[in-house]
Amino acid sequence: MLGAGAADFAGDVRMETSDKREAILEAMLDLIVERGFHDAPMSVLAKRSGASAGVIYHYFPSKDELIRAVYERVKAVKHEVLLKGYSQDMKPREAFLQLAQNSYRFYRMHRREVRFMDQYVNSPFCGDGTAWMEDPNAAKVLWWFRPKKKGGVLKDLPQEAIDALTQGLVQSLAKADKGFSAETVRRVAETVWEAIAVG
Amino acid sequence: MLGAGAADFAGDVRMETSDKREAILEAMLDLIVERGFHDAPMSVLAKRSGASAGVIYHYFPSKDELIRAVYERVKAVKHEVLLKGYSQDMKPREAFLQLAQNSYRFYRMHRREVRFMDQYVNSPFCGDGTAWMEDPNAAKVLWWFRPKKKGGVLKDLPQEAIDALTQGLVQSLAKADKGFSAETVRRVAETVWEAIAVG
DNA sequence: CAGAATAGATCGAACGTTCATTCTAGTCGA
DNA sequence: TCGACTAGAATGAACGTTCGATCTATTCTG
Repeated sequence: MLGAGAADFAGDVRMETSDKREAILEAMLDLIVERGFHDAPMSVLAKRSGASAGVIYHYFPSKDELIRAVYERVKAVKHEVLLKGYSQDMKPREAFLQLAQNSYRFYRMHRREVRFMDQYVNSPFCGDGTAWMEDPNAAKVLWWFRPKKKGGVLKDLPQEAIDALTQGLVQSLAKADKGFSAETVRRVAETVWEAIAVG
Repeated sequence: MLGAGAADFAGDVRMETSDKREAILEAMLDLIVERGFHDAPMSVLAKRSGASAGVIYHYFPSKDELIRAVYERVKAVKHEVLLKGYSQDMKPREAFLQLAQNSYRFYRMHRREVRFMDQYVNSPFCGDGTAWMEDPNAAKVLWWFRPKKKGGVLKDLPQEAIDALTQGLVQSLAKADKGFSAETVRRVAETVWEAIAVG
């Protein structure tokens, strides 16, 4: 009958992400990266995405919501790259190095996404919640990177200082103009680890 | 006649920064920090600064130029704070610690300026030149913070890695939600120095 | 299977608003 | 009276959004 009869196509029909929707998100990401948050008009978006001005509002209730959707997409990519090759039973040192290298890879290979994020985070769109920690997976990863007296393996600096050292470091390293070899990245990460880990 | 006749006021006339001009710049900074680059209309700016819509264009040729002027102002403040108490004949370690603490102070005490900078740097206003190094003073300060084999005092990591470690670190430390005591900041800076300096 | 019906996707012109900028007329102190 | 200033109206461009029409594909009916 109906449900069973359409079995072949059922999967395709429920296709959450129509090609158009996808194209719109993609084009908006490009547009914002290229021309900035202001100066990313719907008219241009329409032209670039190959969608008409009207149909965009079929997929997204407003420009703001569209931008938020782009953000969610980018965030998903970021988290995926960051946690690649990580498992909960790694030793803290290895986890740290893995994370550092993943971070570096993300910043290097997803420049569009990074640039978008930088713009988004410093905008009134988000009320300053920088998307760290809000993800339960990320929280687990960071569990060990805390001062020893709180059960972690690091020197007894304030937790926030530890966070700044670990996160901010790789981040700014990756943002440098020049690219580094995987080996250099690893050496830098080791240097940092030596600086913050106990014994 | 004109120029000479106004002798009494000559100083004031040449006053680069009339009160009005100052008020406009100040209000624009506030406005952008509060409501973002987009959504900072001239009408609101006029109201806030106490200047009429028209006279703004007496001081600045366009909105873009006005924003650029705000940027120059902010940059000046930043450099002033950063170099406070620094002199060329300090030992590298002391210079580093001084710089770190100054950085921290700037990020903590000039939140508006920091927030504006973050927004400006990630916008098409500036073509990505992040305002470091372009200042000759800053260049001198950073002279010693280079790998040993290049005449500096730091470990033999790539120059760019060193830069990322030094600049990015204090920066992200200062951006943390919590405030730290001067002593903690110093301890963190020392930790970092231990990590990157030779011997 | 033919054909009517339905629902969703798509279009592009048009609307109403807001914005940066200009302009006019007037105020006030020197 | 002059020059710096004000309030605010006028302008034209650009913007986000809406709307009715059309087009497409699936489902229902017989």
